[in-house]
Amino acid sequence: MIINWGLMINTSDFSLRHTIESGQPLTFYSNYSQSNGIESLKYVTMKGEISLSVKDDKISYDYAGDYSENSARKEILERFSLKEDMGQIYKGIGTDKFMNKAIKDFHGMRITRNDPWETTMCFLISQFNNMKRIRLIVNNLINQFGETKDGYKLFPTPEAIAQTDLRTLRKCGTGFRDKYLLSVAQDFSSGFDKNRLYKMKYDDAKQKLMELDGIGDKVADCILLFGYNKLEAFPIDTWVKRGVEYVYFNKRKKTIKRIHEFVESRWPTQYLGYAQQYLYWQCRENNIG
DNA sequence: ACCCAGGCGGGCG
DNA sequence: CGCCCGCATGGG
Repeated sequence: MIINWGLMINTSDFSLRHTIESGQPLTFYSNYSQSNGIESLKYVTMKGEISLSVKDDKISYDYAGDYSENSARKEILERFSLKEDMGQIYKGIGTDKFMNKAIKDFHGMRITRNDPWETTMCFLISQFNNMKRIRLIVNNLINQFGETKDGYKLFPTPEAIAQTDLRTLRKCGTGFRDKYLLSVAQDFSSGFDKNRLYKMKYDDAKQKLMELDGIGDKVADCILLFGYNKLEAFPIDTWVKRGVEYVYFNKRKKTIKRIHEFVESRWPTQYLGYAQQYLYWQCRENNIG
């Protein structure tokens, strides 16, 4: 990877590793590596390709495709939510010993901002699945349906997925999710206006998403959090559910609805997504719940 | 071989 | 509403 050390962004409270590993869209389709204290990442967007390396509180970056120095810089600042004040967020979600340990263990983990369509595909695939296989399937789809540009593959468009058939999707390893991918791709390529949801309130946008086939409570919250940056979304998967029951309800079983009510009363609405991400990753990494 | 994985839709009481 | 079931498939 060629890194232009002339282009530099100063940052703080940012861990590329924790951000990339913690089950966000970039977990599934980016290239992360590290060697002697320098972390590197390469990822493809709809405009081109971004490379960055992080050492201490400095990010160096390079770009290809339709980027300039400035637009690439903006992309990175935006993608990794680098303008968020983590101190403020930690103050809001660090309400107890469990959360404070998660904040300490994964300090600098950010919520990334991703394209809604790409986020939707990733989390449709995520259901009843594991990280490694989600990554496998997403990359199969990119290789099968992604347009080639300047030597790298773009994420498939809604049209590219909508025009294929269940059998071809199934060959990418999608399993029973093939019908969801096809149906939602057809929606996104005609009728469903993905940009409208940016302006909608959280509840309304969630309801809109859940009208689509294969999108339920959890997947909708993931799309809203990682795709629309609606930080009031709190996705509840098996880890989060068991984790909350274990930590806050003395291991007693609760319904998803009850857990939503609980977390909404415990953490600031505008930081629920961050609370979830730290709780989720702490439970996953330490096998809690 | 067996078990599990960032859930969802459908059917039932 | 809550509960239960089946579901494709690669990796441990």
